[in-house]
Amino acid sequence: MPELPEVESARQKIQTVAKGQRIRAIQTLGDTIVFENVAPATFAKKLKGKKVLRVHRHGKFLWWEMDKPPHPVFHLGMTGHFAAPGIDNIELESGFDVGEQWPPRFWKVHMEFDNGKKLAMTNARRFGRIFLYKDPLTESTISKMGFDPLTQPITSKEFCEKIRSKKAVLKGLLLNQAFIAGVGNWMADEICYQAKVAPQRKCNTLTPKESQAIYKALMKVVTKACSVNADKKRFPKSWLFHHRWGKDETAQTSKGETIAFDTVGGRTTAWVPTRQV
DNA sequence: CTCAGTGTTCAGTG
DNA sequence: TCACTGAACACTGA
Repeated sequence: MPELPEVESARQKIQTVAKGQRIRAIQTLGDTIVFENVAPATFAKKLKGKKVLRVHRHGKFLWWEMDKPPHPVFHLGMTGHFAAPGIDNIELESGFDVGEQWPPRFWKVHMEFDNGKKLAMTNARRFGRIFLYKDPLTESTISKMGFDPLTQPITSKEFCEKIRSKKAVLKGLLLNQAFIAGVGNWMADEICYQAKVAPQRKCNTLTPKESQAIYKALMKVVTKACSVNADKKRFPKSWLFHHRWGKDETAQTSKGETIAFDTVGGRTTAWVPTRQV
């Protein structure tokens, strides 16, 4: 379930397991779709014996800084996870209980470190991607991405000027990784809901007040979701998040507002017409 | 059996 | 050329 907060949570998990550790053993699955710019066997060969210095994130991308290049870059797609036995209690794709089997179902790469700890990247529906780059920051798509609201936030003023200069539909722009890195479908809906702005509004019709509300909602949703380690159960009860799944036409928010489901910006969108203008 | 889906890319349009 | 839209991608689980 990877949007910015989930990927940040994965980053911290990987660091807990692997920071400062050498890769003692590594296995890759022969998947030529998920391994985008490198053969699976080459990926394993290049990384074996290398030490993980730290793990970085920009938007939904993760890259591991090794003691020597090349460095691996991961995108989890719609269904990717990092699994670490003994560290996490995440539920992987259904049918897997933590500790039940290793490597976990749908694994693409798994490895063991010098401290004996293990880590696997899984990806059931193969929209995830694995890359290997000498210089991830300049060679990968990371270089074309917009600001990361957690690690490199821009000011409210700058955000408002930028957003109001666009003709795109609001939700479409929030999802555009070249504008903001890390916002996905549920966060975009949550931001519009909290800002009380309809997701189908054109950005160049937003008032200064509305664009400020969007900025505030963006920062709040990102920081709050990350502060609880992307654990959905700990998201505030007032969030639309808890009621948006399953396209249930009878769904209501915690305030009793009726939720509508429409396609906006090419994605299923949950919103509250009586609240969002 | 059918279809939605927490994401990205790229061809096509204006 | 630029900004933007929408279909295509892959595959599980409902």
